[in-house]
Amino acid sequence: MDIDVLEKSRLFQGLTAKELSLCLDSLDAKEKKYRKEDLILHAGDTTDKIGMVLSGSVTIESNDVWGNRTVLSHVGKSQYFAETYALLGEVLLVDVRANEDCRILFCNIRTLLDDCKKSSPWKEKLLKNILIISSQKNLVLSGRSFHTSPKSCRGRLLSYLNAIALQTGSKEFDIPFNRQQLADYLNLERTNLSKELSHMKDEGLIEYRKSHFKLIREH
Amino acid sequence: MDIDVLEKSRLFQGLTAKELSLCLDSLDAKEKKYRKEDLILHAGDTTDKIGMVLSGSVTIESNDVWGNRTVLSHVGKSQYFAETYALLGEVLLVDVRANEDCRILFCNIRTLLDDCKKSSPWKEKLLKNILIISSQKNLVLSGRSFHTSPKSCRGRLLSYLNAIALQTGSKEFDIPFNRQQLADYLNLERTNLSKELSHMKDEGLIEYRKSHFKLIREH
DNA sequence: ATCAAAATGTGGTTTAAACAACATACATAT
DNA sequence: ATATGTATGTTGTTTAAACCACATTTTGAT
Repeated sequence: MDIDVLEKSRLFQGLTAKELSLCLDSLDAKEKKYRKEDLILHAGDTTDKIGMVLSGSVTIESNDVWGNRTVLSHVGKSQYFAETYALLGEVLLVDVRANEDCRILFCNIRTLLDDCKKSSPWKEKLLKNILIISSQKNLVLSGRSFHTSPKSCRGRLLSYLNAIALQTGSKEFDIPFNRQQLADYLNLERTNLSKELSHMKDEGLIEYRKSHFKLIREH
Repeated sequence: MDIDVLEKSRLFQGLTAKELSLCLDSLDAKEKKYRKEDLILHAGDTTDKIGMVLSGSVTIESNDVWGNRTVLSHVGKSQYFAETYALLGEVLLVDVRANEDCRILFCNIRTLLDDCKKSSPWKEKLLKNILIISSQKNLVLSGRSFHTSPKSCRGRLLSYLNAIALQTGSKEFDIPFNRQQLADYLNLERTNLSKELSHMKDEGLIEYRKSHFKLIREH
């Protein structure tokens, strides 16, 4: 197994080599190989295991009752999937499929939440690491949910730009998206986004050039 | 302080009375009182403390640079706010305001993630509890993000209904919303939702009456 | 059973987003 | 400097959601 990769991963970081070994053993860590297009996890199932992509990549898909398929996200090397489902034992709402030939490390993290007399240093470290992973995902999700709640193009832009201003602590900043990416992030169509941005510029709400923005608070 | 409430709360549950006492001490737990309309936390600040509502309620609001206010959610008795921001030390993107006179318990949970030689039983239990809280929120958020991603009314309905079918393991189920609530959840307008549901019924995709639905997979 | 109130559904109009086709600006390689 | 490709912006058309007014159904109280 790719011990060096694991030591640097967000899941296992901070563990000594010895702790890592104990931990992998205790979590019943198993590596599995998949061929491109293989179904790795199936919607409707439950799982106790977090999946970590050791090589290759997987896609998270939704396939509904009426036969519509939507690709929701890609998970690449040293990233995770199914961590929330595994912890809570909830039914998977998505399929996980091999996007290319890949190797996946499965670790049973559900047992981490069990009552257990003896505590160990690796356990506490691992709990912290998972908590950080979960919280970060939370932040990303709530941000997006927040910015896509307004129904109008302008509302979403205002929400997003305002958040970045708060995060950077400045009314002037660069955003990490180009127009297409921003449109995708806000669930908008690119040309409408451009349209709305120029209107907002015309009205003196903002100034921008490429990905550099300046918010103008009138008084 | 309301020890009996705390013992039953999701944050502290499973801790013995003695552990709880140690824990509150170690987390520097402090109760504060607020008057209706008081600003409790301010967007742009950072905090190390999770807030637990002991009595009354608070609102989570967004107030942007241009003066628009949006109420995002209510947090009632024995519910939490700011837990993710506190853990990660991230800048708050929202204001928290007293919706009525209230008492809030603040606990410094950021220190939980610090490296620390000595581990204690309460610490591990607390980490588990917070991880569960965080994961559950994650599940809620990712579900909503998922169902509001499609741009069309029908797309959102299909996504939502399909998810419930997976969760319940059946093509026939009751949903926990009335029409208005479902519309709010999916970021749609109620009458459009009704319209779309009837169309879907006409096309033989679904059957429903009130909050009872049946999905029909054609073949 | 009758009435009032709430929830749900329907039709028509308005509005704004999606879409399409194209123009302009910008970056890069030759 | 020119050509090529990519990112961004503009204009016009189509489409569907929001909105409004009201009809129908359901619920619950008397």
